[in-house]
Amino acid sequence: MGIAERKEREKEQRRNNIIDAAESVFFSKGIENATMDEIAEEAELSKGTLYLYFKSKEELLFAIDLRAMQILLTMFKETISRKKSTIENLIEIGRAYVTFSQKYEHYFKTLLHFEGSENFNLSHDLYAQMCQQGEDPMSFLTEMLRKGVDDGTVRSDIAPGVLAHCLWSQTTGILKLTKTKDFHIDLKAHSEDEIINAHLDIIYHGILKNS
Amino acid sequence: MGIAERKEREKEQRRNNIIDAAESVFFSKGIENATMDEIAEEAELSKGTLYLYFKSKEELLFAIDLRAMQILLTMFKETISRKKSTIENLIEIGRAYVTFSQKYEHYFKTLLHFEGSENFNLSHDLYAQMCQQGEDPMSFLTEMLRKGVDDGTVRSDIAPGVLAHCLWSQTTGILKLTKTKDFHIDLKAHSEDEIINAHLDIIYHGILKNS
DNA sequence: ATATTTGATGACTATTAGTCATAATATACA
DNA sequence: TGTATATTATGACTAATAGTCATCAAATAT
Repeated sequence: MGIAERKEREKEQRRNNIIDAAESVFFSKGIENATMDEIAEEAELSKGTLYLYFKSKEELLFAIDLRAMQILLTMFKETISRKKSTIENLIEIGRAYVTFSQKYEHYFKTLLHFEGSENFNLSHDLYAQMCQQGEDPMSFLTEMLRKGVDDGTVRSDIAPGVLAHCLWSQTTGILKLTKTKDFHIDLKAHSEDEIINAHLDIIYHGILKNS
Repeated sequence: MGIAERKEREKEQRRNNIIDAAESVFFSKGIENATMDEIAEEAELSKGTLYLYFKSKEELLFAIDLRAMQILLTMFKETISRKKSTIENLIEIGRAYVTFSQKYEHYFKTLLHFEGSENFNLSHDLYAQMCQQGEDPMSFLTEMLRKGVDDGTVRSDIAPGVLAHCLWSQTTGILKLTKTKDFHIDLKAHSEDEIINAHLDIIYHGILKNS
């Protein structure tokens, strides 16, 4: 039955159009100030239709979050190289995350919106699926750390999954607070780059084998 | 003129009563779900009156944030001891932050609400004052790091202010994501304590002089 | 050609932050 | 003490917006 498939395709396309419109509005007006009415107008659809495709504003935002994670994972994959040592690759992954937060500032903000938020949990089918298949940034990082433990460059007294969680949270924390670094007076004299390099160096020494 | 002073006192007291009521509502219903009407009812005042004392819901929340910072700073001060080395004291400060996030879970959440949020900036008089006097947790941490640099236990290639910002952001990141650690499958097998200890150990090695 | 299913609409409801004209109370002053 | 002034409190009202649902339109099946 070709009609069912075509309809499926059209549905998927409409869904993506809505996400595109949402991105455009969320990213230009800011997540808080964007309204469903504006998104509907941008998508050239009525508001009711948005709710046929997404349960809520939050769900719609989460669709953007998934796009963000896809992009980040791709960047992680592209940044590593067999010519480099595992530990070098790990630092490169860290740098890729930094680059992502700068190049895709809005996607990064969307990630932040969910990380650690009360709304965030594994109940999202698509996210759970992503993680189960190991096709998410955290799993990728965990694998690289495991490799480092195996080849003896990364400390082995902390489980790779825990290490990954630490590095991820620490780096996210830095990127988040550095974006609004005005929050403390003592930092006025230091550049974002200086702070980020300091951070990467701290965790580099923190995860090394014989440190 | 004693009347003016009494009025000043009464005003201050009413202000504090409102903050108390707000705390009670924010903490029981959650920050998002708390309404100004409920807070007014809890304070036994009309909603309009709240707005005589606070410009907005955010301002009211920020008053709670200041209380949180006071408590945290006090905990920092109480935890350090002249019997311990600087580096030991630094770890104790880290642990105090962890304890704070557990013992005063709601105050911690309030801190998180502001850190890195777009609404947060130095324009808040009270906060700016706090920082200028060095009477805030970050300044305290910075001082301890400076001491560590001076006595040669802490690495000197990163400015104490930057180091403090890193440790603060990293630890906040960990505490935040660990609160919702369900967010990744690989972590199911590990306890919060294990993750936090791993983090503290990583940054310990990261800030040591000759590592 | 008609019936049925699927998809789209936008007026409507409910919720809630913030306002403002009015009222109550306290203070100053004669 | 009694009246004028200043301060403080009130709650009905507005505006904004997320989400709903009865109704309509279009595509598909028969």
